[in-house]
Amino acid sequence: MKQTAGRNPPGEGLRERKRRETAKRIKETGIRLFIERGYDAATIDDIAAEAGISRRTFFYYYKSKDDILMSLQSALGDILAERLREEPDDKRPLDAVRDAALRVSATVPKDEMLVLDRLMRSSEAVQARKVASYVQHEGTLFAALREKWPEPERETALRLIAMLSFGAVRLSLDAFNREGGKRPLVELLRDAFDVLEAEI
Amino acid sequence: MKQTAGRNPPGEGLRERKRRETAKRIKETGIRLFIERGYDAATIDDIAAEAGISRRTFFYYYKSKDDILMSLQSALGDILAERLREEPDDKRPLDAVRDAALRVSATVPKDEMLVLDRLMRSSEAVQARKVASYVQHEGTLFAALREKWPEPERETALRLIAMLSFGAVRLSLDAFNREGGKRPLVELLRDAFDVLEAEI
DNA sequence: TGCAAACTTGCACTGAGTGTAGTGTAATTT
DNA sequence: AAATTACACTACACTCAGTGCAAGTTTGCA
Repeated sequence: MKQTAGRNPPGEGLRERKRRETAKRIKETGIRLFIERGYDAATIDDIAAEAGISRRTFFYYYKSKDDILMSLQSALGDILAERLREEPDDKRPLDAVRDAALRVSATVPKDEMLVLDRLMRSSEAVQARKVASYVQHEGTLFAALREKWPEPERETALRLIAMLSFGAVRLSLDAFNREGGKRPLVELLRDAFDVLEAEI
Repeated sequence: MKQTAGRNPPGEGLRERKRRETAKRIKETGIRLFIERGYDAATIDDIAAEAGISRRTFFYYYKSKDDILMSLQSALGDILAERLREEPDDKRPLDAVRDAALRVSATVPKDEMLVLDRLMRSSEAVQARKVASYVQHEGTLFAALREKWPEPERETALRLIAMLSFGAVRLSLDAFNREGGKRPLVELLRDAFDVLEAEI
């Protein structure tokens, strides 16, 4: 009972812990340098050096430079889907998504969002990846909706609702960043969904 | 009358003509090689050599490798906006977009579309750019809609309609490519807009 | 202890994209 | 027609992202 249990009190191996620490350190170093010097000017050599690893090891953890930024972005769809699963089944799908989105938006750190958005705009390729990830999130959201309302005859409707509601999220995020966080995201989201209701 | 008039019967200088010819030759060579060898395997050196220009000149005409593919994609939004301008003002905006989209889709060469779609899927970065260009087209469409219905109080509604209808276009294109062009694009589009009407 | 898998690194290489400076030719000016 | 300017094109040299490979080191486990 000493071989494994004695070495990982927290839960899983020291290896796993170090791995996560290294990944996190690389990510944070990368973002810091992106902010300090700009996305293009911060080279992978710089990041690796400051994170205390070799250039080659960078690619062991992240498959590309923009992967660092995408690792932040990619969480969004999953989190929204997760919150959606917690919503009661008797709501209308669109309302469920709205409420889930509102709960997510309340926990997003404002300044971080603005900084990251500005960062992503500095590189065309990154910006493209970000927008593309929205569409992927739409797919994730659709899958979560289907899970909740699996009736086959609702499929097209759900696909549409995913598109619509993620569109509302997208428009809200864009508006939020465009006006530099002047109005809170929660408010913008509520407005967007209200317009959705009113217009359709 | 021989110095200038005698040299440009078509209208504008020989320089302009050669320029367009070269740009076209590079583009066509690029696409051919992408198809023959795959996007990644076809290097810019290859394309430049086969197009009879230097590597450096490639970048004089296109700012990146994927710019060749994007130059095809980017037309879509503009064409749709153009057709939309030809629609009568007394239609409902959504109907106007639908009819414009139907007219565009009737003129799109099927095989070319399928080939290009397959190509774009072979590179993540290109695929991301393609999806991002959809969002840009949505913006172009919105601008065209505003031009036609400039009443300020309709703005949010039009933004929504642009999102919705371009979403329908996007879903149709995806379905078309997914099923390998089995059903004609016009039909898929009509269905998508019908669903839109029925569900909202 | 010893072995296998996971982690880490250096080295060498390909390919995209940029800066620069220079050449030839079309277009303009005088 | 000659001189000037602007554009198309090129070679060369460079930076940087990303990959393949062949090591080495560390950790987990029997």
